[in-house]
Amino acid sequence: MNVRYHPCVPGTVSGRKHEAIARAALTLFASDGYERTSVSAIAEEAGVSKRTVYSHYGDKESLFLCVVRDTYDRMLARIGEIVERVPWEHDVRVALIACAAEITRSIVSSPERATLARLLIAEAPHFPAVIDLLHTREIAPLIATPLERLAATGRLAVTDARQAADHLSALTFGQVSSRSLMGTVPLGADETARLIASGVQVFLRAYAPCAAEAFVA
Amino acid sequence: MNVRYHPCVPGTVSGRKHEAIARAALTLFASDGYERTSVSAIAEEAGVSKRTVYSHYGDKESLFLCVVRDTYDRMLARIGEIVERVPWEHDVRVALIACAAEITRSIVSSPERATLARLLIAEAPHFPAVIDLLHTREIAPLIATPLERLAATGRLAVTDARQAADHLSALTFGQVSSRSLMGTVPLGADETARLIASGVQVFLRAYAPCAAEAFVA
DNA sequence: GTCTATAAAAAGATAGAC
DNA sequence: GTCTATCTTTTTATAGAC
Repeated sequence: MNVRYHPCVPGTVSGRKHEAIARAALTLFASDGYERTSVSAIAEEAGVSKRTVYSHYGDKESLFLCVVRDTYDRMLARIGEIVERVPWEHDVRVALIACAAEITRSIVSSPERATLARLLIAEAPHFPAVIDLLHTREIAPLIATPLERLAATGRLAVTDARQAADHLSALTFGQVSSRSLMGTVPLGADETARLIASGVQVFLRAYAPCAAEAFVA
Repeated sequence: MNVRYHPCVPGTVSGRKHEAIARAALTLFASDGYERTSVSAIAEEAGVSKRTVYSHYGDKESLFLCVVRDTYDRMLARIGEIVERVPWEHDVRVALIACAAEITRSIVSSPERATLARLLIAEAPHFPAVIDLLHTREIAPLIATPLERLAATGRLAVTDARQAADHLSALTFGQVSSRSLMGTVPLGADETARLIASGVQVFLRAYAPCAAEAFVA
């Protein structure tokens, strides 16, 4: 089921087609869903024959899992980079807003990733491998790490960093996801910023060591 | 597209079949998704012929929208009842936890509603009518009403009730939805309770008029 | 490796008898 | 109103030439 029939060797003709198929598949899966996307359409979009798709990926299910896993891993890596680059030593509020806003923007800006989450949720019940993917590679721990450091230096009153990360996620991406119906209805940049700022505000009121600081408008 | 071919008259044979078809359709749509569910399967599950399904609902799309709308409206009505019955005059924390827990339980307990949200999200991009449905009949305002009353009596420091409702939703249902992958992976009752309690805790730390009160364990 | 052509199954929707 | 039987289209997947 999950055998990669042709390894992707970049530079070769075969390698280019391998990638073209993956790109086409991601685009179509994301916009139409798994069942609505036919292998013929993927082949056409990629500029190859249907037979070539099967040669490279075995069957439709393997192609889907392969594409989804790769995209998800790239997204996690991107989030990791963003978290690293946030200026945590500056103002906590500014850092949290920057972190949440950048992650949200990086997801929304890329049409592939924008609908990836929705696609994963939609198809998870039918692909146990997707459930594994989502459970073994979570986003929250990536955010828990800097929160833990902020707690260690006394800048946040956090005891359970993982739980605090869940709360921050819910208040920022959670709000944006919910309002945009998981990316179905695009939100304006200003509304996105407002939602994130209000979520961080609540988070700080709950977790700031000095209550007075949190009430600065 | 959205013509109801045979009005549902309860009691008659036709009425019973009408409902049986709707029940079967909801069950199958919820567990398999729209595309994976065939009209033949719905007819079999309902104990009628395929032709009868088309006589009653016109086509598959109309059947889907009809069933989804009815279920969603029932869910909203149920949430309205729950909000009404919460003892808001008692302890605020207890009331908020009871409200969030009851709503969550009422959704999880019913297999139909458990996957309804997931189904709506999954199919929304392909059915504009579903987007309308979700945008015109929101859940947050139902929760904003009691929060507004609590603010009026000085028991919560809420200025924007709608926004506070969004925050409370994100911190309670939002956390549960996220953790369970929108209901794909069932959560234990204890973990659900823990998530909700922690969410309400954060909400109260941010919105309780007396900060000291919020820090009671 | 990549193509054209095709097999085999299943889908949504309808015709027409009763 | 409800059924059986059928039409038409589309799907995944494969056979076989080059």
